[in-house]
Order: sequence, then structure tokens, then C-alpha cells
Amino acid sequence: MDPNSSLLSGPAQHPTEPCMEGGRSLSPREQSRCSPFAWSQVPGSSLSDPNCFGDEHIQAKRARVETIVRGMFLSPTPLGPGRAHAGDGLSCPEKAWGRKRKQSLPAQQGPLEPGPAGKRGGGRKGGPRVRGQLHLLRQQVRHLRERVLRAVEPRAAAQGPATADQRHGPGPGPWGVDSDHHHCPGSVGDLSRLETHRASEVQYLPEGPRFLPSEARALLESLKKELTGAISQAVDSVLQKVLVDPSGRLTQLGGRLQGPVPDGRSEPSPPEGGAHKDPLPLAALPRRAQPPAGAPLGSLSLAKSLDPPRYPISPRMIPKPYQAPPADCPLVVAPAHIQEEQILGQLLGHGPGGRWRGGLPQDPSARSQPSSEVALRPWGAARLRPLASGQQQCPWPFTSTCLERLALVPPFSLTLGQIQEGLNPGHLKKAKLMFFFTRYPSSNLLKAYFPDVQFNRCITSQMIKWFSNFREFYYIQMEKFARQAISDGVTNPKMLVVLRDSELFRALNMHYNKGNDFEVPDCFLEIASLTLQEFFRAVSTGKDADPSWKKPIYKIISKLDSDIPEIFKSSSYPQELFRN
DNA sequence: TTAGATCCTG
DNA sequence: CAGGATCTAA
Repeated sequence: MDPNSSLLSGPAQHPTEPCMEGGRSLSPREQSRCSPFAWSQVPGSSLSDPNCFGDEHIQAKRARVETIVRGMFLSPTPLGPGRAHAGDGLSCPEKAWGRKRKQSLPAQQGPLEPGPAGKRGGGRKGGPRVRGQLHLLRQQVRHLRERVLRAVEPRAAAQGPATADQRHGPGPGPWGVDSDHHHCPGSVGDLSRLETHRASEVQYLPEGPRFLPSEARALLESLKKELTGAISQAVDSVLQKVLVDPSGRLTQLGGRLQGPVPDGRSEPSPPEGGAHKDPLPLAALPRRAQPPAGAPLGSLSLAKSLDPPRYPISPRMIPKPYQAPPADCPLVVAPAHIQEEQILGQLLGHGPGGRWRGGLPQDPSARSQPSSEVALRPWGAARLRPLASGQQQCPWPFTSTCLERLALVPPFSLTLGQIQEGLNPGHLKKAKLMFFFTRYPSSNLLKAYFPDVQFNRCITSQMIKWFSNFREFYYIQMEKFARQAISDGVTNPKMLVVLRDSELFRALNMHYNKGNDFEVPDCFLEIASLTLQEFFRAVSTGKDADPSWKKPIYKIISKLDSDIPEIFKSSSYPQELFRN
């Protein structure tokens, strides 16, 4: 008897939200380079200790600040005071910063420590007012630090910072409708939110009373600058601790930055122990498949098939262990392909709801723009960056250098290495998986689902050609198995149902889903069954005598395209599957 | 004329 | 899977 006892009898498999963890580690060299402030300003030392502020400290600080202020005023491109992220014109070479820092900061000495030769008697013109400002700023620093730490703390992050930064948060984005469903907390999006949060805080710092004496105001601004730097460094240090654990993995991003982790995901299901790895050498087709009692075998009849097929909402991915990127991640140099893909996946591979779309603090212009274009072409924004224009890559002087690189480098690399043109094997694989949902994708659809591809005529036709080839194989298989069924004596086309353990399915799966990374959606099985039946009817009724006998079948099938899951719009969605 | 689909070939 | 040829519809 035919062992096939159920239609569409895939083993019950639980859709798994692909939830990749992102981020990347910093090489030691990078870390050291990233932190021009060294560790002297890490809050938690004198900065956060209210008791450490004596007059001596203030005076020493003033002396230091005055030095800085003079240096700023002597600078050819003076920094607009109090406009942290608006300093577009600011040439912010790290060297210059480093010089200034060295000039004013003895190594290993905190900026708020008394300078060795502080200018005494510089006057107390600021007086109590300045002290009040200092106090205020100190409090803000504490708050900021607490909030940063809270955001990084495992539990507290679930609640998130409470206050005023929402209005600065990135909008939902064009895919944001149901994107929250896919959003993986703890992704780079959170990181970017953290950064955005900080940006908003920088803006939030009071502009400073205009009535202050100019010197005091300069002092105030300088202090703001210092404090912001300290915050930056605090974020750096915290994030570095979070991002790079001793094993070099970035797991903490998912574990700490995010809210409660759905424990349900437990461990990655082993690479498919059952399901499709079936060793059975199955009959060619589940001929005369007898469904279990009540199983609607007839549901695959032509009439029924005209109903919109049911599509799985969330195609199951077989999660693979996250692979940590190499420790020494190149900065501007375009890394190797693998690294690029890893970075791509890590930074952007968070599903259509990933927060990367508008969230990364790339540059002021990018931040200030609504991110629709950016969202549709994530790298487009990066390409607009003045990489070769001679402008320094430090549009935001107060940004944590490390964090900024963390966010910026991958787009750079991709811009230089990958985005230009050309399709890679990952794109091909993705296209094959998409074939399970759509056999006749329009070029617009392809553009929508390959946001990391710079489409041109050639690329478009190549991808169209891919699907043409997919169809070719598909129809060939259908015809082949239909004819085989006929020769095997099948008379009722409704008996022809493509099951997951049928030979036809295995052939198709081998072609489009080699490696079994993906659970073939049921809708594809229905379409396949229908196609098979159509071929069966045509051949069995002798229509194949007509040279164009396949065209009606093509027409039918072309109307049965399904919606592709939104997650496919992520430029990195399937790529996690392909590593290893 | 062009884009897209199919067929054929390698 | 790509390239070329052919056909068709816009």
C-alpha cells in the first residue's frame, strides 16, 4: 500500500523567527585607536563623584578649558558651540583631537583632575553661576551615564530609557508597519537607538544662558564638550565591554541590550534531523495517495486551486550558530567577501523590522533626512558619504569614535566592495527561495526584495533570467513527472499531489533549496501539485501535440504567485543561512 | 524599440 | 546557469 497517508504532510515545524545577533568586535588595535580620550575620562571616577568637585577642581578645570577654548578659537574652523552634531564644517581629525588632548591632558590623567600647572588666579568671573552650571552639567552627566548603563543592563533595557528621546527616534520606516514583529531587540538597531539617544541628549543639553559672560559661556561650552566626550567614552567603554566578551563573540548584544529574550528559542534546532533529511527512497509520486480520514485530497483540485493559496506567514529558517566575525575587522579597507557578508548580516540582518534603517548615526545629513530612500537602499546613504571628498570621516565630533565606526565601517566596506553591481551567490540563493513564493516576479518586485542590489538593465535581466531558468527546471520536472504518472497508469489527476516526501519534491527542493536551509512553504506544494495536475491533464488528453500546449499552463501558474514574506526584503535575510 | 518569456545549447 | 535566438506584447 501506499505509505503516503497525509497531504502536505510536513512534520510539524515551528516557525522560528530569524533573530540574528548583530554587532562586531573591535580589534585591540582598533580599540586603542578609537579612544583618543584614553580612559581618563571614563565616568565613574571623579566626574561622577559629586564630592570631588572642589574649588581647586573647578579652577583647574577652568584652566584646562580655557586652553581648549583658545585652541578652538584659533582653529580655522571654529566649532559652533553647543551644537554637537551640527558641526558639519568641523574638521575633526582624530590627530587634531589627539593633539589637543595631549596638549591639555596629561596622559593617564583625568580631564577633571587638577592640571599640573593650572593657571591660577585666572579670576572667578564665572563664580557661583558657573558652579551652578557645573553642578547642573554634572547631574546631567550622571543621568546620562545612568541611562546609558541602564540601557545596557540586561534587565533594565527591557524598560528602556524613560524620557525625552522618543521624538528623535527613527521613524517606523517604510517597512515598519508590522516590522515590530520581526524586530530583534538587542540588534544593532538598539545600538543605534542608543546612539540616537545620546545624540538627542546632546541636543537636549541646555544651550546655556545667553546672559553669561562670554568667558563663562566659553567655559560652559567647553565643559559641555568635555562632558559629551566623557559620555561618549562611557558609552564606548560600556559597549566595548558588552560587545567583546572574552570569547570574542558578540553575543552580549542579543543578551544584554535587548529586553527579555524569548526563551522559547532555546537552542538552535539541529540542522534538520528529520523532515527533509528523510532517507527514504520514496516512490516517484505519492500515487493514489490515500489521505487519512477526512483529509481533503480533493482540495487540490483545479477548482479549489483557484482559491488564493494559504501561505505560511513565517518561513522557518533553520538557525545556525552565530559566527563571530574576525577579531580584526578592517576599517576602511574593503574586507574580504566573507567578512563583508558577515558584517552585512550582523548589522543589517535583523529582518524587515530591523532598526538599522534610520537609526544609525551615520552623519548629520543622513540623520536629518527622513529615511525613506535610505531605507529602500540602505547603502545608498553610505555612498553619499564624502568618502573621497577630502572631508574627514568625523562629521560628528562628539560621537564616540568606536561606536561610530562600529556603525559606519560596514556600509563603507559594502559600498566599496559589494554594492556597486553584480549579483553574488547569496542573491542567487535568495532568488531560489523566493521562487517558492513567486514564479513570475516583476522587476519591481525584485528590486524591492533585493535592496542591496544596485539594479541596472543588466542586473535586472540577469535576475529575470534566473527566474526564467528556475521556471524552466520547474516545468521540465512537472512534465517529466506528469508523463511518468501517466505511464504508471494514473488516471485521476487529483491523485497527483506533491508531498514533502515525494520524489518530485525532493528534486525541486534539491534545486531551489539545496542544503535544506529553508522550509518549503505549503503554498509551493499546492502550486506544484496544481502544475503537475495541469501537465497531467494536458498530456493525458493529447494536447501536447500542439507546439504551444504549455502556454495555457504557464498562464495558469503565472497567476498563482504568492506574497513573499516581508522578511525577504531584508538585504541580509537569507545570508545567515548560507554561512557554514 | 524594448522588455520579458521561452527554447535551445553548452 | 549563461548566452543566444526567437517570439510577443507594449
